Amino acid sequence: MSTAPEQARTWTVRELADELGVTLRTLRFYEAEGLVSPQREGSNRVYSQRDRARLRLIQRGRRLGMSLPECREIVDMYDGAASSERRQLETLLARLDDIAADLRARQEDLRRTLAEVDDVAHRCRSRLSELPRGR
Amino acid sequence: MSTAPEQARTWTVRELADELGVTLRTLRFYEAEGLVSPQREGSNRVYSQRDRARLRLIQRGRRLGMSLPECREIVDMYDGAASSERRQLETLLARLDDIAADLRARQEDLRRTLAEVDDVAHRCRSRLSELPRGR
DNA sequence: GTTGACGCTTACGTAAGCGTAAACTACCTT
DNA sequence: AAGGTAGTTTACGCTTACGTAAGCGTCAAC
Repeated sequence: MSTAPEQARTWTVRELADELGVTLRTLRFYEAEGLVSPQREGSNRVYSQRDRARLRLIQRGRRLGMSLPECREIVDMYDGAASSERRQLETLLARLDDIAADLRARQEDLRRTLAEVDDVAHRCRSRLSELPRGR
Repeated sequence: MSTAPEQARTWTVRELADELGVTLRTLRFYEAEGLVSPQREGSNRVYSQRDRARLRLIQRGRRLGMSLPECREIVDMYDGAASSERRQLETLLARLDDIAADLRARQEDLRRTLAEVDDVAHRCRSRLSELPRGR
């Protein structure tokens, strides 16, 4: 069921840029860097749902401090996982393990940083409670 | 007890650079940017335990994708929390809340990313188990 | 007395990730 | 036909976080 045409939704550069909160320059730059490959309608870019999904993943990667090449590697993996070549799947799995390990290390860093920030805040409050009058 | 001289340990640029796995250039650059302020012995830099601790915090910040100004703000807070000015403590507390919120958002991003990476890995293994023979 | 090892400063070079014109096309609208 | 809106490409500019010399001082070793 549902191999129907379905006329999937598409976006123009501007629509997608507005929705994602980035500039046109950014989307075009990402394309030049091979992070997305929107279709063309004449010379105009037409973004698909898949393009949009990739861009959201890229944005999350960027928020996590990843470089564009790193982001590309990660989003490309979603496609690579559908491969039917044993060798390719195996190398992909190895990379995935590396990446997962890296992410877990980051989680630790984050956990500690957050704990310390909370701790500093706590010490702040202590100091404040020891300063009863307006000075 | 222990207000003794104690001759606290110090480091040269090279020692600290080697230990932290960065170049001399990096340490000097951080100083120029006001992230650390090592003592001088003549013209030579002498890093204290406090400098070293700050640098480790900065490194962690960098691993989390923070800019140098952001890193500086965070390490400076450890000092600021000892202030005795009510106004200063209050603004600091506000900033700390913002930062903590940001860190928690990052934790969410990370959690999701990790979940997805694990999921892709899982799909990889499924595909592999469906390819019995060497192709 | 010169050769290292270590330190310093000044300064230009570079890669990443866009910002910001400039100059042009295509399609409506007035 | 003139203007407005939306798209395009090419290209130079800018910031961040260092890399990479170049040129100089200092002290111990040979």
